[in-house]
Amino acid sequence: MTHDPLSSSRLYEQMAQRIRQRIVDGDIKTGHRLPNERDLAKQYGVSRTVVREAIKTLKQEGLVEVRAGLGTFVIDGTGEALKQSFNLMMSFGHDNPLADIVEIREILEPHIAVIAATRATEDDLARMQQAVDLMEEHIEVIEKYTEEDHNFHLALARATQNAIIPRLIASIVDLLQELRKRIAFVDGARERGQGHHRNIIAAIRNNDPEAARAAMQAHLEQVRQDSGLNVKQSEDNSDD
Amino acid sequence: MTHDPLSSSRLYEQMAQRIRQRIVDGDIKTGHRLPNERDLAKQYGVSRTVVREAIKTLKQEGLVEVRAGLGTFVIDGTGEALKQSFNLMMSFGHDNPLADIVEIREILEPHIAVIAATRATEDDLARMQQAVDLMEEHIEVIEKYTEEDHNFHLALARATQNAIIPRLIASIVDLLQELRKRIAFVDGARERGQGHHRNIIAAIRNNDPEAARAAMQAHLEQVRQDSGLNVKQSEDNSDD
DNA sequence: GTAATATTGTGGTCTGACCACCGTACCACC
DNA sequence: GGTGGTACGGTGGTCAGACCACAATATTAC
Repeated sequence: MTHDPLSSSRLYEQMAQRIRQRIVDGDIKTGHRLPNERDLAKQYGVSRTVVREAIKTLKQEGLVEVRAGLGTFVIDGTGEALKQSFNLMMSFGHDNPLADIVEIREILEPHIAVIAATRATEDDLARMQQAVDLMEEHIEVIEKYTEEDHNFHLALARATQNAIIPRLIASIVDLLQELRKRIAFVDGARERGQGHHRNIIAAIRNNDPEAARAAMQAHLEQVRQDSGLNVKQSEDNSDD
Repeated sequence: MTHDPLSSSRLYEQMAQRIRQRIVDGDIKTGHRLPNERDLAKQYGVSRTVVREAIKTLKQEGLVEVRAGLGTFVIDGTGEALKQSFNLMMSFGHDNPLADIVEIREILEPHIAVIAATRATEDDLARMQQAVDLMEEHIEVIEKYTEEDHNFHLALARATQNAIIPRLIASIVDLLQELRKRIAFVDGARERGQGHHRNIIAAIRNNDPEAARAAMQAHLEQVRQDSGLNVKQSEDNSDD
């Protein structure tokens, strides 16, 4: 139904499109530098203004990196751009995004654990283990602890071998940062969390998807309790 | 470890950040118009160039829509932006995002069905039913059929009463459009799909989460088969 | 009343200047 | 020889003010 009608008459969009094409087609490869803005303007017969606005677009898309004094370079930042997109989408205009985000997390993470249990590599396990070890080491240093908590969930997401999931999780966890800090102050929460983390790793190491799912669910359930959120839907709860 | 060195001295980035904040915070609401570029420049004490480049950024993020001759308006295009991000990532010759996206869908949708079964309102059910009815009516008109298929999944997502999920699903399902069209040509696929759609609605109407999950899983399984994708993980397959 | 036409306000583009930053080449000094 | 400072050239960043293109609205002509 919706067509892009013609080329929108905006020069900077056409310009962006043409450069984008050159990048996607591999005409200009990752790491290489674009001609400088003045030259580009001449080449395409437009003003530097147009070139600059086109480049802003590409920058936002994660296709180029602009470095003052050096030039504009082609990069593969599309993944990072995707993550930012997730972030924005989730933080845009709701009154209470927290509950919605938590819910999405509770959908994703148990299943992530399941998948990880069938696909995690030794490296993945090592990354998870390292995060847990560091949490243990700094269990009194809340800032460090929460940082490694983040890393743990990221490593788990990465173990799915799905490139998109880690970015999604990164955004989600990012937005839950305050929540996580709040939880970290609850008495005994960190110790309980560590127990769950270990259970999750163990289940994944044993390639036991169902155990991994259960461990993750238990973990999230505990998070809910410690954070004082209510359970919206009918779900069974287990004790911890 | 990685430090953001100071705030990037680039004015247009600071500018974008400030406006973005105002939008996300709801200071300027969806549909409303931003001050014109000349005024913004005055207000922030910068040149119009800076303002324009900042707006380009926001536009790319899906936060504003720029209409020549009219002004710049706040919109919620973050979902659309996300979709574009996916698209670019795919064009950039990444791994195989399509498979990754399908996998995410297969994580989300069954659980969405579960939640919908506990929270769907009459309106939600009506929307789903209408989509299915229209699919039935236009079962020979592939374009119309796939459009309503999309609407069905959207209505289902909406029934979760979670504001983020529909946007996420919209982005994902949109990307699968070609896939969906390919499937629509498979003999009998549409009829089989309709059967599943009805099962899903029935389960939700009965507030039966497990039946909803099962129906959705069956649906997605069929989609996989009709689309000729391989099942990455250990799953059984049935004949049709 | 309706249709053609001016007005107004907005984003789009242009020009050309100058500023700020970065790497390098060069030079002076140790 | 090496170390540090300094000047230079190239690049993106910002500025100012002008004019163009477009859309809605007000005005005018019929």
